[in-house]
This record gives sequence, structure tokens and C-alpha cells, in this order.
Amino acid sequence: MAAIAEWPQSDAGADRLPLYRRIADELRRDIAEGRLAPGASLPTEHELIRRFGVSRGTVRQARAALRAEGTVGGSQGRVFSVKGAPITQPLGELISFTSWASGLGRQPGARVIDFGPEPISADAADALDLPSSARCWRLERIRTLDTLPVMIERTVFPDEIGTMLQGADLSIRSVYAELEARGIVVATARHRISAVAADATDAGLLDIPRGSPLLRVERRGLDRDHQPIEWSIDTYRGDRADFEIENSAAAPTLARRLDEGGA
Amino acid sequence: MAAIAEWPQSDAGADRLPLYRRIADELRRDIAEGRLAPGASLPTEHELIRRFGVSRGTVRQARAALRAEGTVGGSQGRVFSVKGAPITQPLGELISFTSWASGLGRQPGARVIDFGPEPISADAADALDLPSSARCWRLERIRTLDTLPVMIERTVFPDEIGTMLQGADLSIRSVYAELEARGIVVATARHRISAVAADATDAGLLDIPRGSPLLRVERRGLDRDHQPIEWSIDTYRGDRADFEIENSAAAPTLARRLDEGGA
DNA sequence: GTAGCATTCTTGTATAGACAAGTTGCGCGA
DNA sequence: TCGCGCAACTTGTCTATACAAGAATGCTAC
Repeated sequence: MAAIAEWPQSDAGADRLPLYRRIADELRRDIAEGRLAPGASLPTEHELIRRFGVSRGTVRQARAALRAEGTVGGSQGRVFSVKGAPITQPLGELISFTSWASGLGRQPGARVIDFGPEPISADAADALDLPSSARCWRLERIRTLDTLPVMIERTVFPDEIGTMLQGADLSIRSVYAELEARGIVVATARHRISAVAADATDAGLLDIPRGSPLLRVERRGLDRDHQPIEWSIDTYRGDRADFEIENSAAAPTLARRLDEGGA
Repeated sequence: MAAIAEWPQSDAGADRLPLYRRIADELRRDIAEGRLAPGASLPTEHELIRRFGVSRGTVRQARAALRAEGTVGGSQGRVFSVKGAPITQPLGELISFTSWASGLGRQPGARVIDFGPEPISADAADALDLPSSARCWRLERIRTLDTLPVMIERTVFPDEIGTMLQGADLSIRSVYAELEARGIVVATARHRISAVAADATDAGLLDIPRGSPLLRVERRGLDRDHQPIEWSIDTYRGDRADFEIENSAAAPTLARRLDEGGA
């Protein structure tokens, strides 16, 4: 049973980890990197025992760790299967369209429709916690995946943030990457998700019929001091994207809202 | 080692539970009922071995279960200690339509369209992690606020959960309240939110034109052991409700998904 | 063809023993 | 008295084995 010695020696520090951790890590990597898709079967205990040259208890310990995370599931008699990739990215990554696209292996794109300073709207002043006399910057872009239009992004930045973005090539680099390079980090974000019908403008921009269902995501991004960084309304094609949320009892973050207008 | 025979025989059904579960349950009770206060030390492995007359592995399994819940913590060399009372109230409140409506000061209502046992669909078997031969219970309801239809709820329960709901008045009391009264608690939930157009059926049920935008929320509710409790697809009138999510960097739980079908 | 049974596979539960690693506390020596 | 080190204790890691229970599969009998 000399299988351990034949493991990839790449990560230098890894050889001090217990065996079951290394097995769990390898399986977790397989899941995160897509070699084991959700719904797929994990190797059976016997296979893992042979592959890693360890005892059954060790294999079971490894899989128990993954199960405790909710990453995989199984029950007596049935092969373990992948339930879903663990969500562990930093918040900026989660919000950024660019990071999202890259993670999917798609080519993110952006077509800037409008970018410049302008007087602030009442809604924006409210959302960004600014006086109605303040100046702000407005950015409107079409976001694409492999050239397919997926989302319309309409963002308002406070003046000092917008100024930072001046001169940046907003059709390529992520706004978040740009801001992070200047020490601005999104620490908290509030989202409000709703469904709307496409009006004539959005239908044209997204190349869909009028009235098609759209996923509208309103976002307020705040820094560590709860200072508003951006207020954005992203409008996704309903047939191209949806959102996934995990709530644990420890971090209850999803709430329903009633739109009073419709009564 | 005849300690098992001397256990309290009170709960009649408990004797079919595995040993480690019974030990974990007893410790959990000790914590919940204050006999073991936060900060206090748990019995050592040796004490538990003697007290229950089991082997070390079994005791370790019991404590591993508590640790996975975050109820207790320990590390090598140090005695296990209580970290906090196990959570028994939480996430259900956020998810429950009834709680939501009450919080808004509205009168929640439900009209049961269908409730009963039936063979499981492939999707449901997948979501609930059940064999395709399993039986399940399907519940379909129209949810109302002050008699206005707001949402269609289509839920599938595993057999043992559905059986519990038999006889309950599902047009009044919250399903979650009903389950909680029986010791079933939603500890984790995964939501997937998307926008769809109303088909003829849903348009009729919600009293809106065909093609109207709807907010579709697919939810998998899991208990502390990540065992699926329910799989539900809730369809909201787009003009009556939206969702709010707060993300902090500490608890990043929102992810975007790409719907591959639309390319 | 199909229902039902039996086999086989996979996971769950439990025990026992061995060694490693970290913590705590006691006692001894300076 | 103070500090160091050893010893005892506690948990972590790992192996090996045995039997039970649920699931999937294939085969047989009808």
C-alpha cells in the first residue's frame, strides 16, 4: 500500500495534512473545477480505498467532512452524489459580472452606452445617501457572454468614485477590479430581486420581444464603513440567468418584500 | 457493559435510533435545557464510553455530529466545550409565507388545490435525494394576502414529512409551524430565483394576463443533517413581490447562474 | 412481458487497538 | 518562589474487522 508516496508532490505544505483532509481536498477540487458535476456520483468507498491506499475509516472521514458542508450527499445503499459546489468566494467576486463570466469559462464583454457626470436623480440620491444637489456619475452598459447580450447594467457612482473610473477602459476591465486597485472594496451589498416585463428600450438592447420576463436586480454596494459605493440596476434576460442563494440558520439574509404598488 | 439496557425507556420509538444518535441527542438535550451551559465542558470521551457502555468510535461519532452543528467545539488535547445552544427557531421564519404576511400586518391565506401522496417525479427525486421508487407528497396551494392571490406554491415532501402533515389544516396554519411542532426544523435552504412568463395555468390562478412576468423561487429546505425536508417551487406575481438579500463579505451567499438553455 | 425474488453492491453502525499530538497540572530542582 | 520538565490526560488520526440495512440489478417463474 504505497499509494500515498505516488501522490502529486506539487503542494509542498500539504504533506503535513492528515490523510482524510487530503482526500477531502482532492474531492472538493474535483467538484469545484467541474470534473465532478452536480448530480454526478462520487467514487465509491472501495474505489477511494484502492486509489489512496487507506483504510475505510479514513475514506469515510473524508466524505463525512464533505457531507457536513452540504457539498455531497448520500444515504445507505446509494452511491454518494454531488449536491452543488461550495460557495466560498469573496463578495466582490460574487457580484462582479466579469468574475462570474470567467468562472463559467465564458468571454465577458461590455459595450458602454453612456458614461459621464450628471446631476443626481432623486432615487439615486436616496440610494447613495447623497444630497439632491450632489453630482454623480452614470454608467450604462450592455454586458455580454461570448458576444450574446445577457444584461443591461445601469449604475450610479458618487462623484469621487466616478472620478476614479475616468480614463479606465470600462469595456474590458471589471469596475470592481478597477476600484480594488485603488483600495475601494465592497464589503456589504444589498440586493433586491424582482421580475419585470421588458419595455421597448430593454427589449431592443437585449434583442428579445417586448414583454419578455426580465430579472431585475437592484444593488447597493457599501464599503467597510457602510459608505455607498454604487447603486446599480441590472436587468438580466430571464432565459439566460438566474440567482442562487444559500441560507443557513447562522446567516439569514433572504427576505421577501411586498410591492405595495400593485394592489 | 450493559449500560444501554439501563437507559430511560421513555421515548418508545427511540430505541431504533443508532447509538451515536442517541448519545448526541442526550447531549443536545443537556445543552438545550441548560444542564450544560455555554462555556461548560462536555464529558470526556472516557466518561461517555463508561456512561453509555459503547466504544470510542461511537462516542466520537456522536460528538462529531454536535460539532458539525456548531453546538460544541474542541481541539486536540482540550476538553470539548459548549459553544452555544443549538438553534431551534430560525430560518423557517424567514421562509415562511405566513410569518412574512403577519410581519407585514396582512392577513395570510391559502387555498389548497391539491394535497396527497403520489409517485415521485425525476426532478423531485433528485432534489429531495430520494430513490426514484420513493413515494412523496405533493402540496399545491394559492397563497393570498388579504384575499389577493400573490403566489402559487408547489411543494413536494418526502413521505415521512408528508405523513406528518396529514390531517393538518393547511389552509390556515403554516407548514413550518406544523413541522416545528414535530421537531422538524429547517436549518439550511437553497434558493434559486428566476424570472419566467406566466403560462395559461398560472395566469388563471393568479388572475393576470398570460405572459406576465413572474418571480419563480425554487427552494430546497434541509434539516441540520442536510436531509431534504421539502422541495418547493413558488411562483410570485412579479408586480406584487420581490426579494431582498443582504450580503456581507463574511457570509457570501448569493451567486449568479447561467441558464444554458437559452443560447 | 412482467412481477417478484435473490444476489450483489454500497453505505451505515459498531468495536477494538495503536500511536500521535496537544494541554494541563503537578512536582522537583534551582 | 519561580520555572522547567515530565507525566497524565484528552483528543486526533489511522487501521482492521464484522455485521446490518438499503438500493440496484438481474434472473426466474409465471
